[in-house]
Amino acid sequence: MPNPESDDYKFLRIVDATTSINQKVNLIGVVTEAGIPKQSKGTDCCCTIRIVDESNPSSGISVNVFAETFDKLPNVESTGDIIQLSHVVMKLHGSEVNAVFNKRFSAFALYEGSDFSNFVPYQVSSKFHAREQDNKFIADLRKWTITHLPETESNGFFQLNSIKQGIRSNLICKVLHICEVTQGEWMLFVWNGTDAPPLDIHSKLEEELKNPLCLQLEEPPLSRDVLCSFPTVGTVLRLTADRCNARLALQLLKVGRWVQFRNIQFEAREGLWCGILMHSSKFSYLSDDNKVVLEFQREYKKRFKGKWTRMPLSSFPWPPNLTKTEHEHVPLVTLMDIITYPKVLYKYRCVVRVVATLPGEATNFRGPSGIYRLRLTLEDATARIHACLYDKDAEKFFGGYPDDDKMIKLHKVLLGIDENNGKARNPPWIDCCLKSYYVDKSDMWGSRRYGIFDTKFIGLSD
DNA sequence: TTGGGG
Repeated sequence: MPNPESDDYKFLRIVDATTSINQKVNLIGVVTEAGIPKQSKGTDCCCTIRIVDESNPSSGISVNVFAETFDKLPNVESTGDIIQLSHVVMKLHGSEVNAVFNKRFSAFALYEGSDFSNFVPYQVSSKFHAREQDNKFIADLRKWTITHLPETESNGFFQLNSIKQGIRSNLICKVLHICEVTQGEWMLFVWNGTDAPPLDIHSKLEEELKNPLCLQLEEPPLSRDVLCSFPTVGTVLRLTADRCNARLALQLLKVGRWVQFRNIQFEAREGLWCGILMHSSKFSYLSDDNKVVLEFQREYKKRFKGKWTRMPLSSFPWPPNLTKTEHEHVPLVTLMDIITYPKVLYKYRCVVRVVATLPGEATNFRGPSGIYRLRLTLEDATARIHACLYDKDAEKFFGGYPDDDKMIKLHKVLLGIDENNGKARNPPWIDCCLKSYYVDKSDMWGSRRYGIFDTKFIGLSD
């Protein structure tokens, strides 16, 4: 029986714990963030979580937890939840003090942060023993949390529009999907309703046949079923952990939850945005009624208010007048709308960029018989697709059969090729009509293709 | 033991 008078009963305030180096202490605190669970260099799994209390409400201390398996690590449901830690050892690391959870003698229990009537922990470690007296501390901490838990940092740039290459930043997003891309390496698909900005394209057009610009970063591509579960507006950002090590337990993240990531590196891969989880990246789950989460959802809903609101945010207010379609009354859709449209055969209008052509040389757009046959790689903020531009549709697009000089010029404008800017191109947004169709009646979805039609290029002044 | 960081 624990004796209420003994030291074993006491919880130390975090400030007091930081002066108890190398001592075993009991702590109770509010979880503000967690590191991604990892395999340790030894035989264990580990994760670091940060906790605060009334005595240290801003920085708090980090707790390093070790366990034999991932599911024995504390799996914090939401930022603001309460963790009770027994027999953790305070360790000095540089000038910082951490608490170390040792699986041989430490114990933890996790409680919901906001349900004031619930004193049953939702996760406990094997050595945890519940005590009647703990409830008072949990209740007090909950009361304190209402007024003192730091707000979600809304001043950081969480909008995808402001991400920059090579810069680390924070991101608030919803986890849509997680999949294993190569053995032990997981990819996260996240979204917050905003568009990532368009990137320069560096692929070599003359190598488009042998080494085509990819349509997505994951291999194999996601199934149609998974794609159909994604929102069709706003960028679905791919996040990987390949920079730190492939053993990160990314698959433990909860699909469907809003998360705040800290210290994510953003990079361009194949002209597509990729978020990279670093060793020092942290995350915390946000509740669905979190202020910032609700703000993202409000902003997202606004994107559907008008007829043209599915246009990429970065082409605002209107794409440059390079093309003209014969269906200007038709509302715009995104490429994800097209990919996930429930019918194989349909017609659409969208605003896209031409990021590659096959053939890569404008002088080869027509086959030996003189008929146009091109494949364009199109992208918007939501996806990339291949679209054909054949025969009569191409004749309409190019305004007949321009000579080589004119076609080369046209190609450069269409792909945003700037001779002065080395190999990179920055394709402009164009307005175009697309149709979806099939080439094999026995496998209509499997052989679904896209083609440009009823669109005319008018971007050359002469 | 491990980790905490780049």
